[in-house]
Amino acid sequence: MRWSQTLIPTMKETPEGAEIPSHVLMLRAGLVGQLMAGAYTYLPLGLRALRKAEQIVREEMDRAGAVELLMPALTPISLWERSGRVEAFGNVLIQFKVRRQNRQVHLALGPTHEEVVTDLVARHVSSYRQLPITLYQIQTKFRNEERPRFGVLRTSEFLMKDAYSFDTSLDGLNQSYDKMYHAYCRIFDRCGLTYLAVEAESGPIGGDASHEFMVLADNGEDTVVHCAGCGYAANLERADIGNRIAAPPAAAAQPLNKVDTPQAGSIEAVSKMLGCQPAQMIKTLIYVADEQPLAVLIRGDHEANEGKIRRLLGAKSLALASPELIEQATGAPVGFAGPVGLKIPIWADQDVASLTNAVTGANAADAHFTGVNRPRDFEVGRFADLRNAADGDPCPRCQKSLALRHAIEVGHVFKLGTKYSDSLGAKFLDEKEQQHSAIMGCYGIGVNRIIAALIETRHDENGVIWPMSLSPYEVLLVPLNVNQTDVMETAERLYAELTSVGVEVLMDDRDQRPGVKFKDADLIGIPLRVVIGGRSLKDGQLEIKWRWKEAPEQIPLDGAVVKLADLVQAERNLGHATTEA
RNA sequence: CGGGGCGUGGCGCAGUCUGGCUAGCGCGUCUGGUUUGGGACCAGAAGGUCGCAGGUUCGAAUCCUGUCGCCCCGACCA
Repeated sequence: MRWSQTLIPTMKETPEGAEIPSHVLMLRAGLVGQLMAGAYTYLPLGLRALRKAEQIVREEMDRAGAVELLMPALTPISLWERSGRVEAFGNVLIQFKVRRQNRQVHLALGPTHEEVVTDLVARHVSSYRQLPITLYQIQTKFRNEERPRFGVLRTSEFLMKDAYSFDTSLDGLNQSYDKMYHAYCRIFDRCGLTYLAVEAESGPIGGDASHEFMVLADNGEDTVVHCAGCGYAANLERADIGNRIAAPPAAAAQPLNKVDTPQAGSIEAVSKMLGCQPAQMIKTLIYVADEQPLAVLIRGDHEANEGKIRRLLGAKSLALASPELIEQATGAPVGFAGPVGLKIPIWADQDVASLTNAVTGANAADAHFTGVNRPRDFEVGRFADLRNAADGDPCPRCQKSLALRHAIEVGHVFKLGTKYSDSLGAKFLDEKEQQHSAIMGCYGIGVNRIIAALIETRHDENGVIWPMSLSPYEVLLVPLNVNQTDVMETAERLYAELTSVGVEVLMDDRDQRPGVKFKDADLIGIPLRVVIGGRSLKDGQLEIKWRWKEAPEQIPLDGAVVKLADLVQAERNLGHATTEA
């Protein structure tokens, strides 16, 4: 492609509103253009990168034995009513009504396709002989995001590869899941991403039933917990914490003392007013679990993990109590609850066990206790791991130190079980003529996020640094002066010959000064830059430069096409060899 | 949905507090010329309902009311 004949609207300055590197660079490099919040046009350069990511995903899905199909984005609302997900999705599901021949038809744009694919399988699969099968598609999904943000990282319309496996047994599901897991590893390797496969919320199947593929990035929306020692990785909601040995009592118990803390209903306000550390304080959270009140004690600098609490209780529902209920249970407004004298059951995080002379609410408005000690002042029904992991906590496997890192979720694999096959009737007859629901798994990749995550982690102050596998073009030819006959003739010949041997070439044939061309070359980040300039041409040389290297090198013009094609080929194959994370 | 910020030629901004001539600047674009290895120079030109609507005023980009849009933080997120 010739630069002059396509649309690459590079920008010298950062558009107002773009903040994170991937967003800034995608706009400045002319990869995408914004139509509205959460909706972007993929410009020619951006689309080529997106298509490459898509193709890598397709190849690895096919290699893993999955079968591609394409389902409509337009779906009948009845399908979502059958699975009960109209309520579950709520405002995220984009619904609308249209008229067709005097009838009103209620439709929804698919935010994901478990329902559609399960309905499909219900219609066409009835025997164990047709199973197992994994179906996938690469298709646009629609979700009315409450708050689209971060450029293409969170948008209302995005390209998703979604795959669904149907098996006759749990064993089969595990095999299908493993195939997808390993295909994902290959995909992200080939895309040049550095990622972690982290344990995620497991849902109905339990156990090791869900992994998220996370790319570590400072601007990621998710938080993962990672142990450098043994490689343990989990998302924050899921991460276990190693046993903490209760510290010996540090000081002799002080007397219980009630102090005035007017208006100070938060950890921050109280610690400031009393001059104590949040780690000396006990947060008392009043929950309602399946209609029953429960007090949960958490050290002041920690965060409660409702998933852990709910699982441990075996409760169906768990929510923070309303202000009225809190006042009823504690006798004080929100912000002044404490365990001393509390009548409802009390559970505590294990870190609370080692606190002495703690500070807690006094169950009275505008008052706290200092010198709170267990068991003198209160008793705990049960100690357990009830909080989110924090930086420096011990690893649950090796007891070394855990680190919290921000990450971008690029893929998710999940063992579903029979939730959808039950509600949508995807059943099969086994060899003993018994009917069962198919056992499902689902596997998603955000294709746009591959691009954004890649740029987020591979850029410098001058622009994008594409890996060969995803770069919109493989070689950028830069004739420095398009008005110089020998330069242009050489460029045209290289362009034609490289293209004919299958190298994807972009030629910057604009009548611009060299500085402009070099700046744009760095910005759009094509891996191999080939400069044709009057100087080196006189010596029969070309200048080549890798985007990720500092210095250019000279190669002879003679045989340059073969040499360049070899260099490109070698880079293309990086990542293919890696099969394990 | 709560909190904060911002809307002025294609892009980035000044001007708004304290109302006052034809609304400025840089970049980009177009024409002509000189240039050609890291965002050139000279001369000329085009391009703006100051987000939109209503109000106050002799007079509004500027003040008031409403409204739309975009960005950030939080809540939410199969």
